[in-house]
Amino acid sequence: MDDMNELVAQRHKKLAELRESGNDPFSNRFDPETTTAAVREAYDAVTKDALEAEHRFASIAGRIVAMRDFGKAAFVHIQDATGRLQLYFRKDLLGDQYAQVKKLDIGDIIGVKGRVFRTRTDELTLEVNEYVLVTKALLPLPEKWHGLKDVELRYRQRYVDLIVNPQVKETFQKRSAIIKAVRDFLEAKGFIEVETPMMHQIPGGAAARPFSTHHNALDIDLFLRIAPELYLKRLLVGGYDRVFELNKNFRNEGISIKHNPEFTMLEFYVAYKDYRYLMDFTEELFATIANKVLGTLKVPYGDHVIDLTPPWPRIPMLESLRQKGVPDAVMTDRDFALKWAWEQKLEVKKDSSHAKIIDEVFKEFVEQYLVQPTFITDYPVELSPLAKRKPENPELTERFELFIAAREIANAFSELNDPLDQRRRFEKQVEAKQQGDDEAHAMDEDFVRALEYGMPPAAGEGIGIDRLVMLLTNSQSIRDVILFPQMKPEAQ
RNA sequence: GGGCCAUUAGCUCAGCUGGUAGAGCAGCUGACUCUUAAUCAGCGGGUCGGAGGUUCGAAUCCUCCAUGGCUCACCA
Repeated sequence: MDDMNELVAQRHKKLAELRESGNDPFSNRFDPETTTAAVREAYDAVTKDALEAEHRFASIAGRIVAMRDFGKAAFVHIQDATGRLQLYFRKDLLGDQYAQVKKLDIGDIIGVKGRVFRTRTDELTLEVNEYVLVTKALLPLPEKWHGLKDVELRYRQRYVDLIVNPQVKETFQKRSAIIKAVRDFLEAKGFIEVETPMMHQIPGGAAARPFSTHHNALDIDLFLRIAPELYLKRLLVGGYDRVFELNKNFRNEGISIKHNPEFTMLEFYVAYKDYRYLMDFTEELFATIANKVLGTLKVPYGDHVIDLTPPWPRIPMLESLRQKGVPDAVMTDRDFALKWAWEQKLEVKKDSSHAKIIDEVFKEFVEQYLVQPTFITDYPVELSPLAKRKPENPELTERFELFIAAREIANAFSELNDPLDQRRRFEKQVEAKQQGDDEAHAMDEDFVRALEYGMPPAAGEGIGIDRLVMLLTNSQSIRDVILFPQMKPEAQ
C-alpha cells in the first residue's frame, strides 16, 4: 500500500495526533464483559420503561460500522463477532471526552461502557459513559449500502468481506457447524479420527494429477496427496474397524466454480460392511447434519428445493442411461457406443475404452438431471480400480456415487481386498499411464503387501465437504465456502 | 489451456455514434442532543487496469499484456 490517498493520509494524521496526545491508538486496555448478542438477548423482552427504571449497564467492544453525528450527540453502530448494537454518545455525559468522539472513524474498534436503554424508535441502545479507542483503522471500509461486491476483492481481502457482508460470516459459521456435526455423527457411530500423510511418495487413491515437491535432506520427490484412501485402508489391515479422516486433498487441475486446488474431503471406512450399508448410512448422515445445522431436510438451492428426506432413489448406472433413452447397444457394444456418442456430438476420443465412453454418455445424458439426491450404483470395473467386483457381474463394481444438485457429492464402494486382483488392476493402470493417461494410478507395492496380510471386507466412502457446505449454504461457487480460495498473484 | 464478458474516485456505479470525467456513499469544514440510507450548506478527491497504435483529438476504436467472472476441456 504505497499509494497514500487523501482518505488514508487523513487517518494517518489522526493516528499521529492520538499518539502525540498520549493516547495509544492500538491499546490493549479493554476487556469487554459481554457481547452485542448477549445484551440483545438479555434485554430484548424488557420494555423501554422497565429499562429506564432499572439502570442496567454493560461493556462491549466492536468495530464502528455506522456513524450519525449531531454535533452534541452521536449515534454509532458497532459490530462484534456476534452482531451489531447501537451506541449513543452525548456531550453532557462525556464532557471533555466528547471532543475525541468526533475523531473516530468508521472502521475503528472501540470499547464502551454504558447504560442500556431504548430510543424513541424502541431500538436497544447503549448510552456511553466511557469509551476507549482500542484499534485505529487506517483504511476506509467499503460503502454502507452496497458493501463490497467486487468478487476479486472479496476473495483477495476476505477480512474486509467478512466485516461488511454478514451473510459471508454466516456461511463460514455454518461450515464450522457442518464439520462439527459430521465429526459428532461419526464419533457416535464408533469411528476414530486419524491423520495420515499429506506428503506421499506414491500419489494414490484417486485419478488425478498431483502437485509435486522435493524433500531436500532425503533428496526425494514427494507429492501432495490426492486422497488418503490407501493409508486409511492400511489402517483397516492394522485392525481399526471404523476410521475416518477429514482434511485437505490437493489436485493439480483446473480451477472452476466446483474445483479449488486444495479442498476438504471426508473419507471413512467400515469393516464388515458393504456399499449397501453405506447408502443407508449416507442418508442418515446427511439428514442428521441438515437437521442439526438448518433444522430442516428441505434445503433451498438455487432455483430448487432439495429434499434430503430418506430414502433416496438407487439406480444402477446402466439403468439410468436406459431411462434417458440411451440404446441398449451402447451398454454392450463398444464400437456402437463410440459411433453413437459421436452422433450425439460428444467429445469422445477414438481410442477411448468402452467404460470411458459410457462415462461420457452418463455425464451428458444423466448427471445434469440428478437434482434431488440420487445414488447411481454399479459402475464399470474399469472406472473403479479400487472397488470390489459384483459377484453376479464381475465387469461391474459394488460402488455408488451420490448426486445432489447435478453434482457428485459422495463416492463409495465395497473395498477391493483381494491382493491379486488389486495388483492386476494397478498393472492395468500402469499400462494406461505408460500410454499417456497421466491421471492413472501408479503401482503401490506396499499397499498390495498390506492387502496380502489380509484386509477385512469393508466399505469406504469419500464426501466432498466443500460441496456439502455449498449445498447447505446455498452457495453457487466453491470459492464462497473456502475462506481463502486460490488466486493468481495480485497485479502490481 | 480455448471462447465470451468485465476492469472509470476508498466503495457502488453512470459516461450515447470519439470532442478532453460524473453521481451516491465514504472523507473534509460548518450547523444540529432520539438518529438509523439522519438532514442542511460548502469543499476536496481520478496515471479511466497496463503498454502500444489509429486520430487534430481516445475512458470510448484497434493490438498486445495483466487480473477477475462465466463457460468448455480435466476432475471432486
